[in-house]
Amino acid sequence: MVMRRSEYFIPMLREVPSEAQVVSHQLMLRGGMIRQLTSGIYNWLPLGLRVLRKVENIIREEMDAAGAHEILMPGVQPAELWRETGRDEKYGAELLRFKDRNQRDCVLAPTHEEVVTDIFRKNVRSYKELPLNLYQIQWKFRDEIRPRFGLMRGREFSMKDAYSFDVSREASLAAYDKMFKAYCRIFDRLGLQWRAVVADSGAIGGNYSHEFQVLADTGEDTLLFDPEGDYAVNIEKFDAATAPKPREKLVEKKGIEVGHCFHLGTLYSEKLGANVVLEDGKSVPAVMGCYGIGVSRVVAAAIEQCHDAAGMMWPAEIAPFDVGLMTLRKGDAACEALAAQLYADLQKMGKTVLFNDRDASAGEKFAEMDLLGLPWQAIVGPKNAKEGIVEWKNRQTGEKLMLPAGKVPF
RNA sequence: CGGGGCGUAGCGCAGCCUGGUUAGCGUGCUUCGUUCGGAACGAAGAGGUCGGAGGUUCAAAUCCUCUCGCCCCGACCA
Repeated sequence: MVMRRSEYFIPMLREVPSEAQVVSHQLMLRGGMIRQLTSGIYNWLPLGLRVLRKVENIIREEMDAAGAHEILMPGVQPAELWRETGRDEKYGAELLRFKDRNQRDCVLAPTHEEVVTDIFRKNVRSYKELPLNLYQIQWKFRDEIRPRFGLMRGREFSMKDAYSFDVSREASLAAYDKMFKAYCRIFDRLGLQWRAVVADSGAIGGNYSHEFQVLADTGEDTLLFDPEGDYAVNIEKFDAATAPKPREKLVEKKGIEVGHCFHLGTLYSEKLGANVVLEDGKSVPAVMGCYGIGVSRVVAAAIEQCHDAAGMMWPAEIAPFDVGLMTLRKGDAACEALAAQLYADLQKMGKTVLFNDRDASAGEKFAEMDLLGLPWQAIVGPKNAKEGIVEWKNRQTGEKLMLPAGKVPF
């Protein structure tokens, strides 16, 4: 996949729009990745969408590998279903309600426990069909009191939500562990620094609620963790819980919550009558767990963690393109020829390339590429081009390599 | 919802207090020329219902009323 900058839709901005406060928001706006439509609601432009899709795909692969099955549930749901669980009232104004043409009460889904449990109760009868884990990647709508910080707290956001169904508490906790491990793989693959923190160890017993936090100085949550062990906790929960470690021995860092694993028990299955028949003929409510990842938030969190004064610095796995190719002198025969060759070579190698072929000054192209933050820049200058040399710059380290055409540093 | 701020060209802003020709500046955009390794230079252009409605006035971006939208702080939250 190779894309010419001149033919692509990347409406970049030189200046920071006044509406953007946080760095991820500013850079995504400046890099032409997103545009705000209205408060807390965004358009995803091609470059931003590429990152979103990459994050989705990593999640999808690991969820599939963990035995979960992808489904897709509707955003528009009957309010009736929400009355069954009592969340119609509980959710309050954050739940967007409206009526269809027949005056039926509808809601725009802020989450999908009700619907997935409805699928279960209508389609699963026997313990033989369990364990079952259904997940989707879908846009949620929560009418936040105050949306802010760009993608970090929007009203409409993409979420991967998985729901496990099991015959017993033991089986459900095993499912939880499986998801927990899948989450660890997901966040490792995303190329981000992260911690799983204990979110609540109360009523359920054991640690069966974890938040997954991407570490970033700009994060809103404060985490405490043991530098020598696995223990990590959100400072909000620290005082409430009996801590296994004294405060002084724990390190404090800021984080952005991007995932949450939660053991639900039979809360929803009982209310909605989602039962399975066991071997002995008795019927019991399914034991559930739910597992969310804020997909669109991950994109913003990655920028909050990985950026410098010049712009974004994408981890390789989720970068919108692998390479930013640029010629420093448009019209120079040697440059054009070498760039064309590179362009073809990289394509053959299966690398994705954004070719900045605009007729702009060298400085402007450097600045643009630094802002977009692709992992590698392939720089074709007039002098080096004559000798068939390409300069490779690593965006994260700043390291520069001079390599003959045909060789790539990664 | 309470408190604060802001809506003037794609983006960033001045002008408003103290009403008065064709509403400016920077940047971006278009065209031409010169440049060509860190957001080049010169020249010529295009681009505006001054958020909207009503009012005051000979005259409103500017004053008054209402209204819509966006941002920030707080409560709340993935």
